[in-house]
Amino acid sequence: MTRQRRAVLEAIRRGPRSFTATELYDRARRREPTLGLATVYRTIELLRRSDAIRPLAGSARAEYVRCSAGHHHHLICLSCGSVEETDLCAAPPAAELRRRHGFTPASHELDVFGTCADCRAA
Amino acid sequence: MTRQRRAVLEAIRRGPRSFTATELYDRARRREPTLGLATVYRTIELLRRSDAIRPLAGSARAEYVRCSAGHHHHLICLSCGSVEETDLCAAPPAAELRRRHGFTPASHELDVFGTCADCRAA
DNA sequence: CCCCGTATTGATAATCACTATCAAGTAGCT
DNA sequence: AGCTACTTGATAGTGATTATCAATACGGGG
Repeated sequence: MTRQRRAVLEAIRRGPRSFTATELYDRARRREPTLGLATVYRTIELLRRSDAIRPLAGSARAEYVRCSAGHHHHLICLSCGSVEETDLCAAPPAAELRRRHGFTPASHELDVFGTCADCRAA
Repeated sequence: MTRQRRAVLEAIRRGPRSFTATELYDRARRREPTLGLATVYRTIELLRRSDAIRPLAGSARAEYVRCSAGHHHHLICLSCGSVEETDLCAAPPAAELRRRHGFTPASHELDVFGTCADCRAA
């Protein structure tokens, strides 16, 4: 655990739930001005492997989402881009996938797009 | 509808369900040798907007999937990378999302990862 | 069938995001 | 403090995508 990694982790923890590598670099550099971009990418890779962050599907640019532990899905606001977690989960039952497609599911990813509470209020 | 676009559409129709921009370029150029790479990207963008293709989540981001009309989801084989469509659909009910998160769903995307019939047989 | 305004094209350069490289620095154990 | 292995930062390199712009093709009206 180095100074640099701490700075990146801190930037993720304090910032918005979703972010790009470059945003992270800019933010973490405020506390750790000598931080290199390569280190940010290396740290992102480490976190991705440990499921602490997840690449955000559907977005055009390479974006990541800070994730809490455990199975969950994402609610993505089409209006403001915010990402919220939900533990509500739905997936086709394994038996049905097997029967209809001969497919054996191992995991799934579900993203729901819509309007968040804040944007609806506004 | 130009010669070039026809060539790209044909390349998508005849090829495997999932493809990258460069693969498409190579394939379409066999019928239309003067085709430019920029045109391929432009055509991809048009098709994406009309929901004829969809960027493939989970992959390293440069891949697209040919999609048939209508609501469906994707079964992605972790072993061979093939993509199959299914009309089996599951998503958290709108009422529950509203109640628990104040979130109004508009659409969703579900990808199931696992092992396809062929790979299981082998 | 030809003309013409408009949309499309291809080549090239420019811009990104990301990865590889490598010498120098640091963490963490002893 | 000393040692070793891992980490870092700067830079260059790679590959994908986008911007630019003059030349070209499309297709409706005459």
